[in-house]
Amino acid sequence: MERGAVGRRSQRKQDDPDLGILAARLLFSVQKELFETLAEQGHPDLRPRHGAVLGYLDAEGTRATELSRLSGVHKQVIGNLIDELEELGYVERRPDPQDRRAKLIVPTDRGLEETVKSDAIMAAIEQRHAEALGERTYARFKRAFRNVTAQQLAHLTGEEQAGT
Amino acid sequence: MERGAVGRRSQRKQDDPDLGILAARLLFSVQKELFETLAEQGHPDLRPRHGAVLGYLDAEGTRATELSRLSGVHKQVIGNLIDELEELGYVERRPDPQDRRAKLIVPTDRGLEETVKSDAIMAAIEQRHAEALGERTYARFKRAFRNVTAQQLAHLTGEEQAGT
DNA sequence: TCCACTAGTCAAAGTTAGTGACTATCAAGA
DNA sequence: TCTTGATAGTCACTAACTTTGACTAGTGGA
Repeated sequence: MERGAVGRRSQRKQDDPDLGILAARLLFSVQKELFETLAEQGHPDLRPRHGAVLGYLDAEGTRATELSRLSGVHKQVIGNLIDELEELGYVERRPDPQDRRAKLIVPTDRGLEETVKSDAIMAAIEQRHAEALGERTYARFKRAFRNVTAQQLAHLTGEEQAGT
Repeated sequence: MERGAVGRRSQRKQDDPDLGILAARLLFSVQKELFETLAEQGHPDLRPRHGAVLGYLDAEGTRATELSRLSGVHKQVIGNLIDELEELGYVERRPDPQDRRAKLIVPTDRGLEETVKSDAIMAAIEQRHAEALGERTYARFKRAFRNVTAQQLAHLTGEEQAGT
């Protein structure tokens, strides 16, 4: 670590990448593995951005605005993604009996199958890491990751409110 | 955790987000904070994508292909980013004395100032998390994060080679 | 009842990433 | 020394993705 601190900046960043770099690399590589594996398992048309819908979809249906909130993606984008996924046969729009403005986005059988598979792929990825690191170390890492992420988001939200 | 396992899928994902979700949230929120802070500190035109160049740039200059390799971004995109950053006054292209095909991307004074600031902002973000989690816990988290990310990338690369 | 807010959609514009191809240059092997 | 496959960077274009503005129908609290 001290050796890295005295080298060129790019070397220092390779030896001790910051949070942003680590998060970017992890996200990119996890997404690549997930969508390549899904393609092998019969879902070749899905893209990472579809995850904003499929990643949070409940079997009983989920409102588009809820998907937008959960994923952090704009509602118009969610609408576009739902259009695509409808075309691809993963979801259907159904009226929401509790609010006549709203639609429930309901998975088709194909959509349900996909969610089961993607959850299984993610679980296998995490299990692989847990085995490599040790279950307990991995569990601690995940807990810290959740904490860091939650605090990062809270800090961002807190800042914006302070500026109001 | 067991309570979460029996709820709706979206609730389970909120209670125990997977690696992909955590990485996406952390990346997005760290980038938001970094670029908003940079804007406050006199660099309002920079975007997260510029980080593929500025995030790895050495004071003595760096080749475009090296930046592409370090950042994982296509060389043509790197070329476009360099064009933009040249226009914005952050970098210059200089011939590389060691290879007449190549160019060195060299930071201007403004570019150097930005790299110093962004490194400081990232360090402050990480210090804040270390204080919240405890220095030792944070250090362990970072080490695990580096390991998980390295192994994820190695697995992806290993897969591709196995398929060759 | 009224009105501010919300859900979802349409339309358009803006931003960013990926692919194909090319010329000059390099370096290793014959 | 010469040849050739590989590389660095750029040009040109296409594809993919995100953001902004606006609107109508519906909701719920005052």
